Amino acid sequence: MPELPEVETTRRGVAPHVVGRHVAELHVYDRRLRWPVPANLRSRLRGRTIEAVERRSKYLLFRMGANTLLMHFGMTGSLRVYRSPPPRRLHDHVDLVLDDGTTLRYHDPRRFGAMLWLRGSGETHPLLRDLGPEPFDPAFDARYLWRKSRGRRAAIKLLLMDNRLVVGVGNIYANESLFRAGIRPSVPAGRVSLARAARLVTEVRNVLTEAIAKGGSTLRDYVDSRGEPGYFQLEYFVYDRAGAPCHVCGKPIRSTRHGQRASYYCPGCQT
DNA sequence: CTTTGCACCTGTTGGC
DNA sequence: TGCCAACAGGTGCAAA
Repeated sequence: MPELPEVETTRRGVAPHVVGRHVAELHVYDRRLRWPVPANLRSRLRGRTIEAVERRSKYLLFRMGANTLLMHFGMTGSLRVYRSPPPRRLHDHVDLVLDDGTTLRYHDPRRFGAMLWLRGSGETHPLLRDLGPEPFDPAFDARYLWRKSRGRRAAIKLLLMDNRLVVGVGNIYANESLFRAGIRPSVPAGRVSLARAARLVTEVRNVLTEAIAKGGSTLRDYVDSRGEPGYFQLEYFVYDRAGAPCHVCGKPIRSTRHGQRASYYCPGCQT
């Protein structure tokens, strides 16, 4: 479920093992990801130094000289660090081997992820160009959210998940943020008041901060760079809790759908 | 422009 | 037990 907290947890786990190291080898066992892994990626990467590992939205960005290796984990991807890698398992698609033998292994059963080589910082690449602010960027504040939502009839939850407005908030954390803010996911965005927009911004940040502290959420596939699951799923108020009693008021959590995605809310706590 | 629905692909679950 | 449909965390794209 790599949303922002899972990608950030992976980034923090990977960075200390790779920053300052050179790429010794790249093995691509299956290039059929969301877009094919570029055929020349091996020759591009070999010998380069990884200067930094950054995150933008749900993308992991390995800075190498003037250029950037972009990774995305789709819905089921993960990236593990091995001092010496065990035998490959099903759906292990790429190994990036460093000069000290450390191996980054990319695993993605559903292959919705991506691995691309970007010119420069990649800012102008179509995948990154139109992204909205990071949730922790001061630019993402109540007035911004309020202004952007004026005149929009779509459900507030859909706006929250629109990465042109704000990045990193996927289905799980959208549901949880809206619960904490006391806002039903179905509320038309244009009818969210400035005060409630402020509450929502605060709760998006709170949820993401807490999730990062718990190592993200593991529903099925996600593991961090050491192979450890996250634990934030134990803290959910509404996600995947249809019919179960609200932890705050006891009413049964309801489920519905917005844009083909499952939504959950408490009829007592959210208006 | 906004909004909607589908597509990518594999794996798991629940109903019959 | 076996089969099949529905669904799963993301997001780009076409179409309305």
